[in-house]
Amino acid sequence: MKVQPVRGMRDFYPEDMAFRNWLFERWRRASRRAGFVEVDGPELEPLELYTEKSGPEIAEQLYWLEDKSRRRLALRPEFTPTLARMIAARQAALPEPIRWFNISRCFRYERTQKGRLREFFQWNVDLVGIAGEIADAECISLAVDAMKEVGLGPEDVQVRINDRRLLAALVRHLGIAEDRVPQVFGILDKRDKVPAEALAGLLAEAGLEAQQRQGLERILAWQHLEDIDARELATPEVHAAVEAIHRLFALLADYGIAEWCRFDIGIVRGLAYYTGPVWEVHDCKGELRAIFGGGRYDRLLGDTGGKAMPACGFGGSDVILGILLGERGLRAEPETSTEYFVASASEASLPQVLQVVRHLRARNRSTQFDLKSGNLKRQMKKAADAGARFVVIVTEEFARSRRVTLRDMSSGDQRDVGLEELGA
RNA sequence: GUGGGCGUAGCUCAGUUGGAUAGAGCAUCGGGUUGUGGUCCCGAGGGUCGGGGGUUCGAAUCCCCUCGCUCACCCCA
Repeated sequence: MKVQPVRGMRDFYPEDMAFRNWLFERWRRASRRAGFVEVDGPELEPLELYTEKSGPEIAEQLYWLEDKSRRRLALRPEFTPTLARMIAARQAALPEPIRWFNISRCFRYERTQKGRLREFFQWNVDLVGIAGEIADAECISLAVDAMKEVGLGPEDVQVRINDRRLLAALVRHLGIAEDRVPQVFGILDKRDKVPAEALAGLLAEAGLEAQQRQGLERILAWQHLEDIDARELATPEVHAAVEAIHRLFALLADYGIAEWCRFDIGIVRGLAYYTGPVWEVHDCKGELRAIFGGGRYDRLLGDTGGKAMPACGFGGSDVILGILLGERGLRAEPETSTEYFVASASEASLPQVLQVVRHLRARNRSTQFDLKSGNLKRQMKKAADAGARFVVIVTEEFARSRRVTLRDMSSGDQRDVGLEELGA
């Protein structure tokens, strides 16, 4: 019987696993370099953890199931609610600021397509307890560091930064009704994704007054912070939001990553819990969906039953980054292979081979030998296929002399060595 | 949820207007006379042509249904 794998779930063959480990290692390295510590939680959470705050319609996109006691459980779609729960449970004892990162296996019940599977790994970074822009800058700096770590530069990827407070202020400045806001945000979000005509069409359909539409057109044309119109700046609320963005960019310059970052009024992000700066890392060609995304969510922890605490962070999945790195030929080399391959020159010397193997393994050397006991030629080929750096050839001499032949596979040089020298 | 594309060996694909035991390259395994790898040569295994039904003397090929994959839209924490 041939059993089909579950849609959107992933098999990791050795080469896939090699890439996954390579990537995770770099995420961990960058996180720790910035002083973040790793945490994790369960992959299964009560369904309500996700539906209570976001409404029941979110269940459409959740991978959920009923257990034997008819409890409704969700495979986690993201880590942040778990994080909020964990922080709330230990709040009094946690030293602030809390700097946690996590690499979680997440699930979403979605229609699969390029860069979107039902199972993925998400790197999640959160910095809790700091209200100032310095915390946002710290997170963005870490995201940039991770990009460097995997071999990408500012010509490959860019951090596009906006602020929810600016968006909110602009909406109020234009006098746009509350019920139009989702539509307006949708148009802003489409700015770089659809052609200008289509954007104009969307604007026309949005049911806005002429003045509001003109204002929005002007805003959509902003490319830099300096482009922000004096008419908008005259509003104190807008002015304050812009000042905050300036402060953030000044810090990013101090972090030495100004060339990686730019203002983008089109960054909205869907998640309702963002309250301040929001940002996404995109490939410069704009071919792929966001690689990382994050922002400030100062109300989430209080809303989740804990003490209200300022917080910001970001997340990003292995899928998009994997596609990008694959396209740029930046995929990982295979797992570091076997160091030593112990070969026997004569058929009957398995006990001697095992003696050498045990010796090397006891010295923590990655060692293998031919389990199918072929001739020496075959063993040499196996050793080469396994990527062994050295082949140890055991002859009948070994029983008497305790000496073996050590062959360096890259140079082809051979020499006789005593067993004690091996693997030292 | 809507729409497009595609299903032939583990992978990438050929397969002529429907015609005989369905092919190639790569990969895998074995061999090239019992002591040295990455090259080369020879050979083998592996496919109910996604599945079911229909048309036909005859279907990988034509028709219908179905399953799966994929891409875009929607959504996107």
